[in-house]
Amino acid sequence: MDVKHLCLGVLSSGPASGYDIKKHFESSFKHFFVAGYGSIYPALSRLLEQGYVEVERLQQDRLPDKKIYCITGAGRKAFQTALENSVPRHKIRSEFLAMMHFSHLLPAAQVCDALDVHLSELQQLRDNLEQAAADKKLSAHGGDFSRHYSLVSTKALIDFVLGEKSKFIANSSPNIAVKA
Amino acid sequence: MDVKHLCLGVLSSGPASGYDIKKHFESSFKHFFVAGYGSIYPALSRLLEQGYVEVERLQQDRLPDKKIYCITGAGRKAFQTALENSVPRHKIRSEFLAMMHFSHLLPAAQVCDALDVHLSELQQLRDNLEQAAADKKLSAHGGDFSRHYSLVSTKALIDFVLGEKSKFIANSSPNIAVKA
DNA sequence: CACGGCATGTAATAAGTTACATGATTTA
DNA sequence: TAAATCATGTAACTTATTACATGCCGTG
Repeated sequence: MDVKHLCLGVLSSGPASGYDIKKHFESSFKHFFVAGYGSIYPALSRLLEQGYVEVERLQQDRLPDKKIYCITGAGRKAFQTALENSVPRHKIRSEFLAMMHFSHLLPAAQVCDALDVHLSELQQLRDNLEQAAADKKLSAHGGDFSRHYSLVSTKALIDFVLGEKSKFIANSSPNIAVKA
Repeated sequence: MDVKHLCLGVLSSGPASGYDIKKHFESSFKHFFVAGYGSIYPALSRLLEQGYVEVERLQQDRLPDKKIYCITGAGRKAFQTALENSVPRHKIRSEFLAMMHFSHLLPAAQVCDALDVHLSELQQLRDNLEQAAADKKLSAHGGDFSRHYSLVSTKALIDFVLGEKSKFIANSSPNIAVKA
């Protein structure tokens, strides 16, 4: 499962442009797979070469042409196969936790900042996931699972980080306590 | 924060061989950063070129020479700088969640399998983290944070997946219910 | 005697990130 | 008038993955 296959996945529920697909990544995949234009556009080109998608050029008034991609039969089949053969890996790469691991080498203020930054990221993710759950248009009930999965984890982590931050501030010098 | 810097991080608390460093990744970094020999050995070579580490060859009886790497002053400084300048990213790439997102295209049995596989991975991770917490030799109290962080999330996810699996089985055909 | 652990590495490939490059439209 | 959105893409770079290549030791 790479960007290419996820693009096929998006296209399996209807035609879309590269730009649309990017938006779909943002709204539905963000919590488990990140991709930018720099990986989506090349992916679509390769899918086109391989005959997994077809493209239709739409002229627009004053805006650049839109390229609408449409999945082919071969594309559907390839996606199905990829789905069936994919091993359900789940990887985390966290520079945040690396930083925390070596927090004894850092000034307390910086650790506190990192905690704050991470906390607000978690909170934003939680809000996005909750809103997505509310806008139920996305609920192909598989989408539900991945959203709830991330929500469960995110909520638990917010509580944890909040608690650790308090502890951390209590153990630090007063001038930092003031900052927070 | 990449493999190179994490190697420096390991070496900042004492000399080690590439093999040792790999073991350290397994035992302490696994839950937030994965690296194999294929990235660790080249990383050490580059660190050597850059003068951030020094190496001493140890001859061993009947075993291949051991190369003991030792961090230099410049290495410590570079690590410190990297630590101070690193942005606390936290990225998840999950083929498991991708699979679940498109679970409506898969046979129920395969979804159930993926759920089982993921669940046992989570349980294993939980056990490892709990054991690491028990063996307190690793507790440079920064290590504590990252372990607890992952533990909190993992425990919440185990509960969630357990619940979802039951629901999923209840909604599926009886022959699958038997399997599980 | 097979398997896991000890011990090092390279080479080919795949993959993704970042910055660059352009430019009109809409909204605050 | 500044910023966000729409819309496409390329090129250079960095990074990590995978498989390959070797070989001894200890344990069951």
